Amino acid sequence: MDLSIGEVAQRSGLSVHALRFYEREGLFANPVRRLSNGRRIYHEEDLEWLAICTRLRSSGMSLADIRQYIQLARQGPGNEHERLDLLRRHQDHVEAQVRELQDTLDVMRAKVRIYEAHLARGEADSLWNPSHRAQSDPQPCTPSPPTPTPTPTSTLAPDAEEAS
Amino acid sequence: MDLSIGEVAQRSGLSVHALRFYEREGLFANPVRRLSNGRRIYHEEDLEWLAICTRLRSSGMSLADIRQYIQLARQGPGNEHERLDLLRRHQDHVEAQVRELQDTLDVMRAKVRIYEAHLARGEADSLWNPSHRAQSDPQPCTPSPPTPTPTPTSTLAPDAEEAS
DNA sequence: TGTTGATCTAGACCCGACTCTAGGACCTAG
DNA sequence: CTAGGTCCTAGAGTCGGGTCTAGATCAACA
Repeated sequence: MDLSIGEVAQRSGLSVHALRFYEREGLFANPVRRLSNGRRIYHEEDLEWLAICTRLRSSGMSLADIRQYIQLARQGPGNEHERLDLLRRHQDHVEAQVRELQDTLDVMRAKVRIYEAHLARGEADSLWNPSHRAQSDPQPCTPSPPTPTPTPTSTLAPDAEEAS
Repeated sequence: MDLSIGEVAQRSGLSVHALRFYEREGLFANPVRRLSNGRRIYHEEDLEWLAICTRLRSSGMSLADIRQYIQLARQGPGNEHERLDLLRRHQDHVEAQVRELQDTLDVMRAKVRIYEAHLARGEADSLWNPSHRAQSDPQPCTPSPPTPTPTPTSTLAPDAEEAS
């Protein structure tokens, strides 16, 4: 039932270095015990906590905030309000992140569609394949059109979304 | 129509330092021009590109990848496939991120619910308010129950989701 | 005519989160 | 008995992404 640091590293996906580092940083739920020879011993519960921990990390919680949470938890009952606040703050944070990512995805999908449409036509199309970089040399992107005609998008930046 | 670095900083939300840094790193769509006295001048299109740029950053694209993208774009037409690939790779990346964040949110919402239920009852409840840290001193979390009865969750870690 | 205030350059510094190194201990197998 | 593998500590190094400093230039204002 006892796990060595190597086993924990394997099963958690963290490096042994990172595990020692996390311990130094006070990120373990319960203080890591040692064998008489000084070697660390871990248990299943540590793995479970590490799993949450890495979830929190990968959702952008800083080690400092994780430490704070775990310190509250270590103090035992009585501070559940604080823990809840911490969790909720991070939850809001993650929700905001998701919303922003969704927005970004919308933008990127639009851009990808433009490129795709362009390439689909482009191979047989005079407009874009002229192997030498053509007309608008110094600004391959951007709205301000070199020719003031409503050109069919320049497929880079904050550009026209209207063409097909 | 010309913008100073200070104005751009204000309007983009980036610091003047960051703007100069971005320029050094080759992240501008078109090379930043200078006034005769050496001061940088920017234009609306730079702001628009910076807006995309910060979107890409905040969705986790590295400055290196942004540089690569903008370098392709600067080369003019002919490499749309590469740009599209870059975009699509990042898109996949962001979609994966969103999925992971959603999972994390599920976990966190569950946890928050547990805390809430706990606190709602807790104030009048014998189980949790005993101001001194009670029974399970060194492990305030985790499943392995101090008492082997199916206790009503310990509100921290990868713990029972079943209680109400 | 100073004194702000914005800008410039080069380069040092910082922070978070690891990652790695050196030097040593210990265990087990051959 | 020694070679290999895992572990230990303290502390240095790395990397990304900025941030800040010093010292200089310039423009505008009172």
